[in-house]
Amino acid sequence: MKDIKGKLTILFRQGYCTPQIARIAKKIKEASTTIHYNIKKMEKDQIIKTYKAVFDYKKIDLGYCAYVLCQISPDEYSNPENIANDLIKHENIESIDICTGDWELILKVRAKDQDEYYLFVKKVISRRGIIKIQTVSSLKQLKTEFIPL
Amino acid sequence: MKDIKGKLTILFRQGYCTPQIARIAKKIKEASTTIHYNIKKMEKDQIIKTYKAVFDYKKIDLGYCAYVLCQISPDEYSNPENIANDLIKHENIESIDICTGDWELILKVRAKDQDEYYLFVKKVISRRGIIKIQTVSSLKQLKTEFIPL
DNA sequence: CCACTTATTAGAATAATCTTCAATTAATCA
DNA sequence: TGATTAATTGAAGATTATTCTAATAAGTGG
Repeated sequence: MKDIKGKLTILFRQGYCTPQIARIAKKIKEASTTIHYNIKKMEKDQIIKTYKAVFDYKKIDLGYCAYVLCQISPDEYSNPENIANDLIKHENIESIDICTGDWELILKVRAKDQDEYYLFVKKVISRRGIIKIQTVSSLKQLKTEFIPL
Repeated sequence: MKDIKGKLTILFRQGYCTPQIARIAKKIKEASTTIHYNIKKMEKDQIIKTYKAVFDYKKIDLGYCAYVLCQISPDEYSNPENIANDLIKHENIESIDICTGDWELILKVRAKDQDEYYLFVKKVISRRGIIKIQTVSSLKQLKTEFIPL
């Protein structure tokens, strides 16, 4: 077995998709070259970042989902992005935001289960600069990435 | 002016994209028919929900982003999904989760600016069943939908 | 108002891609 | 083992994206 599906999920998580120009042209009744021109412009202007797949994450071993609210050390206030940039490449992390209020950093994290999430916290989150975290576990996901589940 | 870009953003928010089979086939060195077969299977099994675009949301009038932490009324504990299902179709809402802990409902919301967000809160969030909300505004988004920005 | 530049829209032709089909190989399980 | 299902593959056909050229519309500055 070649585990092609596993490879596909990795690729589709971030890209390897493309717009359906002909289908859109029919839908909004414009010439396909017009659609093409507009899309290429949006890509060039970096309005569109990428095209990607959205999964039923339960079915690709990412069934556990949690929001991680973090407080960062006052030492790091001058540049919270230092911490964020260390996290950004981590493939379990769906989103990273620097925020107002009690929690300066909010992560959305996906893992296979709570055990794998615990490993993630120990390995990734427990680092200099983060002084307190609160995990809010998702019991049921109804919508993600603008897609109802 | 036909505002084709506007129509495209609406379509691309949820779909109208498709996998790049030939490109993937080259990348992982398999026959394109094999890739095709596996993708169709993943779609049929609902492992893949859709293919969509990810935007630089600042550039499509959705620059404001906030997490909305909600407490729901004890009356609604028996079925928190009632509330969630009312919200699910709202296009400003990126994600909806029913969660553990102090906040039973977490929304991720996008709007043009704080003014538009305020209108959203008044119109959508202020409803029977939600007894307290706390907005955590994003000051800087570093990653969203698994895509570094 | 005019000349000039830039953005947008289109048709036709080409290049590339997806999709179907039939056949082969691999995996599963009684 | 043998029967059944699932996965992989190459060749052919159907569909689609892309390029090229040109026309039109919108915006800019004199």
